[in-house]
Amino acid sequence: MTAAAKTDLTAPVADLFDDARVASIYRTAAELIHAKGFAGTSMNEIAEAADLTKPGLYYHVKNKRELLFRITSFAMDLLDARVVAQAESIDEPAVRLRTIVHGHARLLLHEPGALAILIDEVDGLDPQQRAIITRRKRRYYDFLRDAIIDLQRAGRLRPATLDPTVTAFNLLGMIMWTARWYRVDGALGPDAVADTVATMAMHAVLGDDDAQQRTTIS
Amino acid sequence: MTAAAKTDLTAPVADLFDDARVASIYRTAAELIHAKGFAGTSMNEIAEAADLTKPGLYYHVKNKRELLFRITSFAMDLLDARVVAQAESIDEPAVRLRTIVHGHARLLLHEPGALAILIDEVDGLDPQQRAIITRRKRRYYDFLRDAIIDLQRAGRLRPATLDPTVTAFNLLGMIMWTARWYRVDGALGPDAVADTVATMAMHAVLGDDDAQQRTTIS
DNA sequence: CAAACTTTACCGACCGGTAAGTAAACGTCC
DNA sequence: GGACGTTTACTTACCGGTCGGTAAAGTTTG
Repeated sequence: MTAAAKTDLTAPVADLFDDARVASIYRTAAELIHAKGFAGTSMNEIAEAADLTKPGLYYHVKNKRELLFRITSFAMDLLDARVVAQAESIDEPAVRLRTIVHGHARLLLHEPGALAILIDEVDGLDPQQRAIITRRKRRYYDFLRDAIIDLQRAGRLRPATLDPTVTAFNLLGMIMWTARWYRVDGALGPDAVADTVATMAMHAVLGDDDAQQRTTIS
Repeated sequence: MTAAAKTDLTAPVADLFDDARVASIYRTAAELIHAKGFAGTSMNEIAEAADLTKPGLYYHVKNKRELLFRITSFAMDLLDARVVAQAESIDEPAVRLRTIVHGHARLLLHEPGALAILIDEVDGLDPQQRAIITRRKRRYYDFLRDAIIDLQRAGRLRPATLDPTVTAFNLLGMIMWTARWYRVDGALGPDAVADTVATMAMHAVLGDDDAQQRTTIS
């Protein structure tokens, strides 16, 4: 892949916003909300963490709902730009699946607050906002599930009777869960953990000859 | 308690409390908290869902923290009584691991609110309560990880280089995540989903000959 | 001058929690 | 069996505090 920037998780995300200050506020808010939950985080706390007073914060954001919506949308943008974009052109379904799982886990482990939030916190959005996010999440989920269905059609899904829907959720579970337990000061780095997740995912879904050979090309 | 009652997930949990009314309050509260988060659920809402006024609720529970602590402790009791008790006497590590994963998933899928809460919501407890819960969670986690370590010692852990700690977390992720996506009105029943989780877990961790043969005895 | 704040003061709603009173059931003593 | 306390399971009314959010006026920076 020539586009080295695509997989560069350390690239400043602030660039995606027109305004860097607003971006840093979002980031701060995202980390707080990730740590304490949306309902458990007050606008006052967010303001203080961003070195602002509450009215100062309200100069930048319209209200709490809007703040959550923007953060969540931003997280979905990241997922599309860094995971889907990288994987969608891959024809080989096993390689595609591994790229998705690995990329998603890697993104999650490198981006503490921001992405992890879209895990939960769909409540707290108003109905229209929630509908938008739900639609985007479903699109991503279908993208993941399609890779599994392609494997099944090719007769390579190892317990061939696995339900693709449940399988997709289970893989997502491994990925998402990392956001809860992983600590940066732990024994393993984020990339090592992402590798483990991807390896286990492929073994869970393919016969293990297949799992080792076909997917380590990348 | 007879041996049969141990695995009967449909047994009334209320019996475990001396008082049935309090048990139903806990259950109602657990479902609400599971759906909306601890911070996002007010004592007023809990009271109304239990057909009480707020002071009526406070007649039964000391305060919000205590309520969460009791629910969480109860969930840990269930896990110990129904999953650990069933698996700890099994010597064969693969069978033991499958029993743990399958039993935990099954319990989670049959008990909507109550058990799912201990996933999160360790904040909202005071330090001493949190220490107690954290200790119990760690004991359970070690129990799961030990099964993986035993497999590794026997040379049967399939990608032999898997880190047992990360592996344990990843299996837990699949299990816990079911509480987020599973709906009772879906296509598959709870036992079918639990089977899928257990099957994928075993394939993720064992060579697939091993995964199919050794663990279907049960 | 305008943008990006600040400080101060405030709003109504709801939060967790409590004080005080009450209606019904229960035990018990005569 | 009727009167009398006691206990159980609540209720209405209310507390101080914090929530999300705003108004208004002043201050700093490019």
